Amino acid sequence: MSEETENLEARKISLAVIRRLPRYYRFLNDLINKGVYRASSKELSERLNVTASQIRQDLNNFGCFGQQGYGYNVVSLRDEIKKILGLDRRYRVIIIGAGNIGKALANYGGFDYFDIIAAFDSNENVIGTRSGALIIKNANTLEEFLERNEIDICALAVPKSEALSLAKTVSKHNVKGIWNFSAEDLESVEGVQIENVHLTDSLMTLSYKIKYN
Amino acid sequence: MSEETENLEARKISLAVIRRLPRYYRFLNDLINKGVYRASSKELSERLNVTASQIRQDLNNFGCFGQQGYGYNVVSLRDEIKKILGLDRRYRVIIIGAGNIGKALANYGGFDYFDIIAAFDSNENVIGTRSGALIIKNANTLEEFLERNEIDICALAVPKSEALSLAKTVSKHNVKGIWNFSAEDLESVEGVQIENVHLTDSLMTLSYKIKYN
DNA sequence: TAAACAACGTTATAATAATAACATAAAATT
DNA sequence: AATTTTATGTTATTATTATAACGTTGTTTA
Repeated sequence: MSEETENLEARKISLAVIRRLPRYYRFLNDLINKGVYRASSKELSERLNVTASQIRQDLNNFGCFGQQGYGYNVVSLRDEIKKILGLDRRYRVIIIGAGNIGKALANYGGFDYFDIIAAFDSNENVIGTRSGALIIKNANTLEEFLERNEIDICALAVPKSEALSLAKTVSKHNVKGIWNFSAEDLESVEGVQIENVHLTDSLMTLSYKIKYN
Repeated sequence: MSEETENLEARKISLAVIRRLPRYYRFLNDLINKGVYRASSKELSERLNVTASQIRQDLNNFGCFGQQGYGYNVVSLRDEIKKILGLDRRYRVIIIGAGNIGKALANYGGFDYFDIIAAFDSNENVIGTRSGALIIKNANTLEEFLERNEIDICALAVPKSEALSLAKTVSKHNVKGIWNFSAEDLESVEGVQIENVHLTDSLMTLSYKIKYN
């Protein structure tokens, strides 16, 4: 076991830290595109609206990526974060549910490290139609497909009532993560990591903010 | 000023609390649909995977909705949360950017209190096409439209490069909230509330979870 | 109607997260 | 080359958040 892995297991890094990393990652990519070579935690903090202290502490959870008196090399810091987030490999993704959200995901081409391999639906009117580069497959062929193809992530964009049952189904076939857009909250299905995306929740949060702020 | 409002202003309620409310709200609606009349914080906590203590504390930020020895009346608690979230009115929403996400939002009919009034894009190939019940309007008519129609919320689904400029534009026309799907982080544009939804961020978080958990 | 119970609202405590402080080491300047 | 400056990694402190404890009040049951 590497020293790094050991550290990660020793003290569990909080999800709040992890959720900031993609933002850092995006911002560092922006800097690279602008031709910026180096940046101090103070410079980063000003543009990102977080404290320099927090940036340094977040990063030091994973290693010493900076240099005293100099700051951070933007490219190498970006690459470190990329590795931490697991973006040093590609992921095979399928979409289950080819409604509005499912189709939007299928058409969207901007997921850099995530290859969308197939999409499934149970609606006869949708099966066989094209969405982006994909022909929507019949949902009753899903399990067979999962047996023949190693899939890392399922994007679940189905009605609430079907979500849990489908999550259990895919978890049986070695799927490692579920990106859940359904209105059902999924938590800790047998060995599968879950990331819930509740669009309506964020809209309700927005209406709260509008009301009181 | 009502007593309730006074309390809200006295001690600012944390966003973490607010973000749990939509989940409570959804769950209470489920219970109502199942014909459940009453529920204790303990019962709620078991299904929601949070502590009963947290539920009681969250709710007591806004008032005393329960009754000792009895628990909470599910319907009236749901209605209180609905009010807190600002869902006791309707919101007029427009979509800016009719790409994949914008179209998905336009087609989606499930936003109970949010009426999607119009959608805009600058792409000649998209302007004039139908998306759900809407004909996509030319983005160069946006400001004129905002002057003539009172819009509460803009769903921003445009490329990163256009996001900030558009946010500033709409903020000039009395828009109260921006539901931001673009890859640009928007924070505190002049008097407008922002809710950022970064789909790729949540996907990266998922890949982190897959790597380490 | 009285006793037993349930479950709230609230206060106290513990755990976690964010910020500030600082010693050290590299870089820049004179 | 010596001095000053910069900015890290880390430790200490503060602030925030979540959990637990508990007294009180209303409900249920006998």
